[in-house]
Amino acid sequence: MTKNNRDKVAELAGVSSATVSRVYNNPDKVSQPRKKAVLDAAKLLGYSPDKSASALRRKGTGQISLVSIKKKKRTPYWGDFPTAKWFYTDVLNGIMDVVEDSMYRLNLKTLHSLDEIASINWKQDCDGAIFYDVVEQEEAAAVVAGCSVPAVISHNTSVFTECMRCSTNNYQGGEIAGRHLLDKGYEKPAYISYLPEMIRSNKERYDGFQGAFSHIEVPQILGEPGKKGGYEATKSLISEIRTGRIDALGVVNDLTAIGVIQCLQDEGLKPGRDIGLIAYDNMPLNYVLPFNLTSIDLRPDLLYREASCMLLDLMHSDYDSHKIVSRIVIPELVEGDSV
Amino acid sequence: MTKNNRDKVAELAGVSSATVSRVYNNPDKVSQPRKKAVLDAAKLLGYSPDKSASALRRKGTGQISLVSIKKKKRTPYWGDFPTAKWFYTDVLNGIMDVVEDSMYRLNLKTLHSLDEIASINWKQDCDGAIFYDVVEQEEAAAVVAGCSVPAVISHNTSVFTECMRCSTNNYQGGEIAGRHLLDKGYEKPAYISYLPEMIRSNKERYDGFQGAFSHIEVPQILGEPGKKGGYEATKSLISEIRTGRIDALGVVNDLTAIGVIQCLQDEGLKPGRDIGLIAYDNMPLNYVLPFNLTSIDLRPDLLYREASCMLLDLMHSDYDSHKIVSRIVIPELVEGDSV
DNA sequence: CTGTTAGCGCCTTCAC
DNA sequence: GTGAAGGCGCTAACAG
Repeated sequence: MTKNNRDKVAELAGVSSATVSRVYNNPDKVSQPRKKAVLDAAKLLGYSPDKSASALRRKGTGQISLVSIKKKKRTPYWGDFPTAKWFYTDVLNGIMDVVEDSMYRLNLKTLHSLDEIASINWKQDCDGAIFYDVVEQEEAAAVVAGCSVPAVISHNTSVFTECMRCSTNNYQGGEIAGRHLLDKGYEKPAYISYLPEMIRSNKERYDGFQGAFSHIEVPQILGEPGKKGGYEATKSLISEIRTGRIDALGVVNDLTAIGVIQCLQDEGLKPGRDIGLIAYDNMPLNYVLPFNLTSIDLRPDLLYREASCMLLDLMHSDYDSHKIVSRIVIPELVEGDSV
Repeated sequence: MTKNNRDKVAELAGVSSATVSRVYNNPDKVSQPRKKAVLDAAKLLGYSPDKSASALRRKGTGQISLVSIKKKKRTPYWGDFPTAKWFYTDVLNGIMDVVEDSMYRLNLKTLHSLDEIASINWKQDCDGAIFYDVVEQEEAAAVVAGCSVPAVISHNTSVFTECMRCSTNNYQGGEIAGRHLLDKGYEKPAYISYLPEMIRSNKERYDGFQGAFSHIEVPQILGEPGKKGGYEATKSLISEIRTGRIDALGVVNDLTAIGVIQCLQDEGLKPGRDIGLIAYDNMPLNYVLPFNLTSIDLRPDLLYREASCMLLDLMHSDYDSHKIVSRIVIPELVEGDSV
């Protein structure tokens, strides 16, 4: 039997069709035995609720939007490297996992400016939204002010108190990196970063790293964003590395680490042998490098899976009475051979 | 007025609601003046048909699936490099462009084996499907046999005659690469590749490249897939490069080019200065490299935009009477400074 | 907790 | 070429 028919399920389970519906939308309001009966019948008949009909009746769109905001101001973060593309597939997988067996569907949306948030008729497009890669206060504020459907923002959003959010924890990530170096016997690290006052996550990563080395002060070398900064920062440390006054480098992200690696290479120094090296973001660079870079993975899949769950909760509850909720996903160490 | 109400539009246009509906679904069956009246009224009222209701009534799902097949057998193609991730965002953008203003919505689906194609109840999930990154005959055949909704396969599919497909043209891409070298004054190239008998696209790329150099025979150096193969192949050519008997290298893809580049670097040879170098796929490696690699971009966005259009056509027509259609998207040269 | 009932907005015969 | 009318599968009151 292939045909989706709720009434057949109801009949087989010996309940009314409304109860079948409840099992999918308000499972808490159905007694255990009936719920089981319905679920069994549904499985037997290969039934699953029709999302279009559900959306129609509910007077919603049946859609959840994943919203990306294109922003020129991001240049300082990554240079012109399209980092977002690497994450995106993981992000989608995480979201799909949970959206797939909800009554909703995923829909992808790209905004070209923050102003668009206010001018869109959200209710017409979707019943809820996840905002991708929100970093700045300004962005969070625009969402709160302009998005008229339930929304959760992700993923560098731990400090935005005024809205629902799901974040990575850059401090912990930095700490994990530092602790890993310690575990491996490194004791005199330096940290290479940029714009910590402007880019909060960079500051947090350093703070965490420093936190792991609580007994000493970790020097932070600042340069310009990206590989050029990494190269020059490393260059300035070469003599200290050679003399053993620095035995390891923490780097704020993989992209910057590329410059670090190029410099080390130019100097004939090999990560993992001559110096410990740990970076952040776990970009798929290992194939390109002559060794495997140890890095911190912020787990975009888990992050957005969590965000999706939050959103679904939010959409299910009364939206007006939204008490702000925040969830955190802890980053993970990915071991290579550079430490 | 925000509320979508077809009857209001009908009233304003002085027609029945059925006519409004026809304007969106069978525009040919409505007379010009009335059609215009409806469209004007719709614009004025901000009306657009409700996709959920439409899908419900039509007894379809209102969904178009983008299907990715996870395949372990792909290892020879890319090693363990997650190339797919790179393309995916472009692919999605291309598809979204066209799906967005259709009556359908996009839905992402991942299969873990070819067998799944036959066991899925397609009609329950979607009204049409695009199969992502189909390369092997076996895959194409599985789609034809097992997918019960209209489907188009993409993007290395030019030779699969039994189903709807939208392909890149690897031969032309190779030719473009070769011609570019010629234009720049290179005359004695070699080509670095692997498994041309197993991986059709690799063979086609070489054939095209050779085609551009019709007056000479381009030596093809074969090795193992990926950077190791690239490294070793280049190594074997070093003396010929040094003596000027080879003045340029065509490489089957960027990933392999990484090995080539590492070897050249180890030998103190600089692409663009000591030798011409052109690769394929336009992966975002430039940031990682100390120069900009000239490469061929197969334009995944255009490719899948085309595929989407084809699918929509297919879904609109009578599916049984499907005469096979095939479309081709020509790759593009992306100039760096390695040539 | 559970069943009954009234549409949600649209597409599609079927008449005209 | 056009209008009238039924019903797609579901959810949200409401009444028990």
